[in-house]
Amino acid sequence: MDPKYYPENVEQAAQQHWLKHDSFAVQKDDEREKFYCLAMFPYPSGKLHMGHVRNYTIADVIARFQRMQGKNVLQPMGWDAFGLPAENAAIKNNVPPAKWTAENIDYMREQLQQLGFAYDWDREIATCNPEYYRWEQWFFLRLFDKGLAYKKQAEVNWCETDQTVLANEQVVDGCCWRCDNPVERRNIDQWFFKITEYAQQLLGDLDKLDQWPEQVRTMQRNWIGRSEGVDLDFTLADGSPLSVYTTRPDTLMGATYVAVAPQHPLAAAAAASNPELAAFIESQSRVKVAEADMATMEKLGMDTGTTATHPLTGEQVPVWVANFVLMSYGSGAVMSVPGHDERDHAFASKYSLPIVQVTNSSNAEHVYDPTTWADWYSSKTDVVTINSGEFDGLDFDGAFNAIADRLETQGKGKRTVNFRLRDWGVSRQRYWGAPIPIINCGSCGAVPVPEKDLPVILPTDVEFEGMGSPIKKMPEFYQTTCPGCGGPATRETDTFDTFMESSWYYARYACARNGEAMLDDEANYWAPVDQYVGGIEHAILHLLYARFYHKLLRDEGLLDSDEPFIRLLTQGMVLKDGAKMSKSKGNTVDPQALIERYGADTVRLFSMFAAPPEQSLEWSDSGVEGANRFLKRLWKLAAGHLEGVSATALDASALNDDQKAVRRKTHETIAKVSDDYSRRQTFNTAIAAVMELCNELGKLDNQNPQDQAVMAEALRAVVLMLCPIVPHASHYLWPQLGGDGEVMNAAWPVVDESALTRDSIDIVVQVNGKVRAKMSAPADADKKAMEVLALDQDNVKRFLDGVTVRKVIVVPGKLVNIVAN
RNA sequence: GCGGAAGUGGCGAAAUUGGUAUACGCGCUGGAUUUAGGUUCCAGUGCCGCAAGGCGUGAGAGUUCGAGUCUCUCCUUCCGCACCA
Repeated sequence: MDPKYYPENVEQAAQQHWLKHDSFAVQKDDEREKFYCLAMFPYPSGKLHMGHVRNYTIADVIARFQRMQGKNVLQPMGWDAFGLPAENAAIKNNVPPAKWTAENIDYMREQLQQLGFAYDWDREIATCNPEYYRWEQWFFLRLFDKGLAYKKQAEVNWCETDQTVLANEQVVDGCCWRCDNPVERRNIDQWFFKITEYAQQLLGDLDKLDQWPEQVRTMQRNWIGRSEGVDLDFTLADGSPLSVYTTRPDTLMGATYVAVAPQHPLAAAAAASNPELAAFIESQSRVKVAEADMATMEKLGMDTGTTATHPLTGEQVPVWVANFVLMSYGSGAVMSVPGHDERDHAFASKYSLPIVQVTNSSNAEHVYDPTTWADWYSSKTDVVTINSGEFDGLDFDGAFNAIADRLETQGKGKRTVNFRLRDWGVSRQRYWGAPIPIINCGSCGAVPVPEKDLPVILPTDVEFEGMGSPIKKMPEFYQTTCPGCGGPATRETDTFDTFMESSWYYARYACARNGEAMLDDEANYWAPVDQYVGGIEHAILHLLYARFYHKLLRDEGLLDSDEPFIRLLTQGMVLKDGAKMSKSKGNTVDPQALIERYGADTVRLFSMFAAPPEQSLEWSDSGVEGANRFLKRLWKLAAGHLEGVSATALDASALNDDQKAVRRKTHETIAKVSDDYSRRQTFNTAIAAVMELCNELGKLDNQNPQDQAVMAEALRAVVLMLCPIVPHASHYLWPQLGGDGEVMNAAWPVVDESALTRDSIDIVVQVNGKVRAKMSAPADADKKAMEVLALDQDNVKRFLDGVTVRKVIVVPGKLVNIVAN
């Protein structure tokens, strides 16, 4: 073979071979274990960025590794093709979103092929294709029938100037990103999915996901936010109830006022006769709909002038409007206990509202001072109620139950489990998405499009100007007749949230060409996904919606599993100069240029070597150079070995010490690399271990037949171990080194335990925890023998001079620590 | 603000179960090869110190024979927050 490495030749030959043999197409096979490996599909934004390369390399490495474990591996690819950037590009470049998207897909598909990913392209899907979204529309109608999809008013960011709804990312400092005019909140009719009905399942089933990163499960738990509390009623002057939810009924006796959201009906009622309050509420409508913005703005409030009756004391407490109360959580009103809630305390201090202490610490050092906040004020443990009349002297649970019981007895409250999770709003007032299959009729209301009329196809031949969705101005699209009464009616012109498409695509890949049904038996064969790989930024929304959708599909009888993704790997971001690579920062690296210069294998190798997959990856041009250098060295090593090779079988009993050492290193490396690939998924350390082995091999004499036999075994193991990462180079080297068949179908190397044995091991000797000597001890030395050997080391003796040995700690196989003073 | 994570040489990182801190790679220094540049190969490379030795994993405390790893407090950076995908 040529000792020089020409990646372009090697890679083209391998890719053509795979293409010709349709190497990655898979079918249902009951003889073998299935393995479904999936990376989050890309938004076709134009061309691949390094984040894509990293994502898809990680997944491809896992897929190819599993293939070498003998499994029937499915790895599909497709396009999350609907979304806002296509509309922006349409305005900017005057090109219809459909055309722009299709061109991007074609270019990016070509790039993925150049990277040598083992995809079954026969299953490719693009979500903007009616053959895909028709099933989403169909499923929406099933949910509509079940009452799981419903319509209600919800707030959006509205730009009056552009007469359009803005996404949160399109609102910059409270203003429209295009025209810079202030944005206001507006209530409009929107479709929702009752994800809250599945809140408990979504929470409970997290316990089954033991192969998900713990932090993702924690984030989802917190997002769902289950809490146990009490719904209780204050009473308004007209006798009507003002309902609040609290998780701290134990502090009810300390509630000195009630705060309602600016959007609360009570606030609007009070504002009718109070222009100042009306102005305050109006000013609060300028904050964008994002929770982060609401939480970080200055906490402001205003008295409504009305009061409410406390359910237990009967006292009148003022009702305030507060901008930090969320209309979307609970009832949009909260009881305020400034004595024991930090935010209420700050608010009460600011507006001179009364602060009453109702629990006291058992810690004598804790002194309550209403003028300053201390963390123990909100403690649920080691506190006892005071100033609470008949409820005095109780701990948290005691007070919770006594007060909850009293409220329930009097019909003024009820124990309630509440979730922070809100229903999923699926309507978008945008063009480039799947049309919502509903017809609005003046007399029948919202009527589903009959199944026979699906799909409702999104017109793609449109003029795009940016002022709202083009289909909202297309009578030929929206004018229709009501399927119920036959009268004139209009189609829904809103489209679905793009999370809709990405919530079930993993299942559709399994039966991508089925024109008769959304999912079928093949979907049930492949689902759930065994390994899912994607960015940590999807830890909550996408993954929660997909879990929800999976349960909806299950309950519709389309799938028989509870969860969509068995094992999850959340990959870190690709950074350059410490910041996320992005066009706006101008610090992007184009993978295309790297592929052309170094070849796909070098790019893949660097992506996997530079950092463990879950961590962020710092880009380094010289690091890419280093990865390329390693492949060149490997090439030279293999070529050098082949020059002197003579066909000799390895005779393990005939090896000299050097040969034994190399062979031990080979098998130690196989053991480590196998563990790194499967259990740890730390491909960087797997590569480091292979590099270390190659460094050793470079030092081995290649003179006698047993040298060559040891070397041949090691090089074949190296190529097998690197195959998932650098499949093209491995594809070429494997037959050169005498391997049978194609390396990607070869069996993963097996550790020969007998090669791992050693006669002696290196032991560290410490005196008082500091290393003072290193010694060689027989592998089977017992604790006493190790202690005797350690105490006999010259440098150890030196440090023990004049002191007394108090204790000797022996860790077999590792170290001896002598404690002396 | 709330929720989640991370912080180790000049740089990317390793140390998997509390047991030799810095494997592997980059960079740098010196040398060899080369007409030269590049490539390739060899040696060295945490800091202080002539050495013995001492110091060293964001800061500070604690537990332990022993802490990068466990506990607490603090600082910094990053991710998500429901209409970006």
